[in-house]
Amino acid sequence: MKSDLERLIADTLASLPADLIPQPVDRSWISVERTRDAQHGDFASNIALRLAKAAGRKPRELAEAIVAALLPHAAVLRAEVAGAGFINFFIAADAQSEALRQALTQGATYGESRSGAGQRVILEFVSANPTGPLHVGHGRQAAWGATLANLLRATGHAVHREYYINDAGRQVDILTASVWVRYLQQCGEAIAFPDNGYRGDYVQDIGARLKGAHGASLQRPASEVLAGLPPDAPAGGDREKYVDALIERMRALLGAGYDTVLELSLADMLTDIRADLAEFGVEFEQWYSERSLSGSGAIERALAQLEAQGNLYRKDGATWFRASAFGDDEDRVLTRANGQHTYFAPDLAYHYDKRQRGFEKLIDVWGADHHGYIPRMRGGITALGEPGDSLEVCLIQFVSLFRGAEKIPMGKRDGQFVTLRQLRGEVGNDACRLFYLMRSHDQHLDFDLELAKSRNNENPVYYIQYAHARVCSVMKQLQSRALPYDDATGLAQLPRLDLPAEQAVLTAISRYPEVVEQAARNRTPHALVHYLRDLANAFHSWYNAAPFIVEDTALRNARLTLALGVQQVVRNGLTLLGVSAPETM
RNA sequence: GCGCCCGUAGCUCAGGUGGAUAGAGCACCGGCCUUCUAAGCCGGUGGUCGCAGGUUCGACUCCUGCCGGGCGCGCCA
Repeated sequence: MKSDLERLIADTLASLPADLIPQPVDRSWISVERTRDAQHGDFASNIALRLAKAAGRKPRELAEAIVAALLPHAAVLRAEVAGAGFINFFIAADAQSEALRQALTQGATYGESRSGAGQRVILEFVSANPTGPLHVGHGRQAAWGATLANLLRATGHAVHREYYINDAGRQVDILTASVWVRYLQQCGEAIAFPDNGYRGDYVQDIGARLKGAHGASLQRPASEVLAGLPPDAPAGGDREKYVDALIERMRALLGAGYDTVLELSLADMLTDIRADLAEFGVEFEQWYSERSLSGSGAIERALAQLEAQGNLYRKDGATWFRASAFGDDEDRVLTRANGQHTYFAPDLAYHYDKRQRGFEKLIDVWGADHHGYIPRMRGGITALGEPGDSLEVCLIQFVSLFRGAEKIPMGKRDGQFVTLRQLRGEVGNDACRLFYLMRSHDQHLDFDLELAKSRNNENPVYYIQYAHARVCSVMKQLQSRALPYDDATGLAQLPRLDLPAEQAVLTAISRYPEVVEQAARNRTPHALVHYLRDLANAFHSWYNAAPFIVEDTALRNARLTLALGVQQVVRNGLTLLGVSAPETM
């Protein structure tokens, strides 16, 4: 409807004399938006205000001329000038109910569009290190990324969801050493846990599984393990140096056994993460291993290309990328003096690989603390000959947990963080996903566990679900009274829906495709949550204002048709959010 | 010090590429169940949109400078 009206205005403007309107009018100047107030009609355009200066006339005068010359359109009941020079459009009732017709005939696909058709998007999200269970911050990224993927699909994009597994590098070695120390402790060895190790209980669990699978075959005397190691932090030493030395010692003592510990630890963590996300309704087309990049030579190829272009240089024994020549604040190390790659090297090769796989748009969902990493990655992609704007990074702000007014401390150092699994277990998947998605991604999120758990009217989750359940309940009631519902009659009788509350519901239903479109385009899943609340509100108001199951067969069918339309749209919207639409509550 | 994000009602937050009297939930006050689920509805109280300038016919929205909060500035990831 919006684009119909914009076209109508464009055609009308073109028909006006050039001495009134400077021709041609830039199409992007013409925009139609929903009105806030029903008194202002259904849609409004500010075109007269925008053209006033160029035309050298008063906005209202221009608006009058445009309205007078307005070409006829079946959906437009009337247009009038208001305020400073707005043109308000009143839509014919028949056109208003067209959206409801579509909602019912299209069913689960109502709201979908083709605006992103042909665009191949790879959406990388979560990609948490497999060195510990997912925490509540990852949960927000998971819910947000999954919903953005749904929105992009709904608007025609070809979306590939991917999780990048950081299964190479030092963090994995530290996990391996942590597991081994726990295992040795469980074997009875007197060995202190490294200060820089992963302290969570899950490490104990993996150590126990290691013991179960390999018995004492990986056990070494504490004296051999510790002999000659530098002091750890508690003894006045350096925790980084100590853990690195411990890893080296472990390699020396275990040989191939090192990889046994590493593989088991990694597999355990990934199994846990995959299951956690799957239970949360978050799926990926592909889990992409960082290690596979070195195996395939992709990192070396990317480095060679940068080298050939003169964008690499050596300094202090390390290999640097001239990031400062591509918009970053300073140059960045790709290969350390010890010969090992930094995190950046494989990650850049990975993003280059995404382009090589044919994706036009690379959307990354990152925690807000990684914002400083963006210029580096974009610079690297640009240097490799790919368009810098093919990379789009969505930063997700942090989550704070509250129990009522009390903030829950999240100490990362001692592994005392709340896991996503704990959160889901306490508040449930539905509340969890909706609460995660209620706020804008660039807004810090205060997540109140008490509120999310509450089964009363304070909890916004139920408000939306209740609208769906209410319609189901009405249909059941109809059945129990042995009354038929006839959709053909209902659709034919839609003009009977003339109550203000009914018009409000019709309008809300017709807005849905626009909301999906906009939420996808602006990367604002939270807009869909707010819309669904509005739709539920319009429905609940109507429900209280008029009975649906009435004697008048024509009116009854018309009302039930509208109610079923609400049910369909609520279900479609909740599905995009990954929230269930229960039939009873 | 530099960079990114945020600052809107008592609390938590919405406010299309600038547009009409700044909205919602919760909290608070007052109404509505012999009728389809009251997890609901209706009405009311509540605002210098952090502060100060600037651009504009018009600024919560754009620009500059401050103030306050969060995050980041590794040969960590």
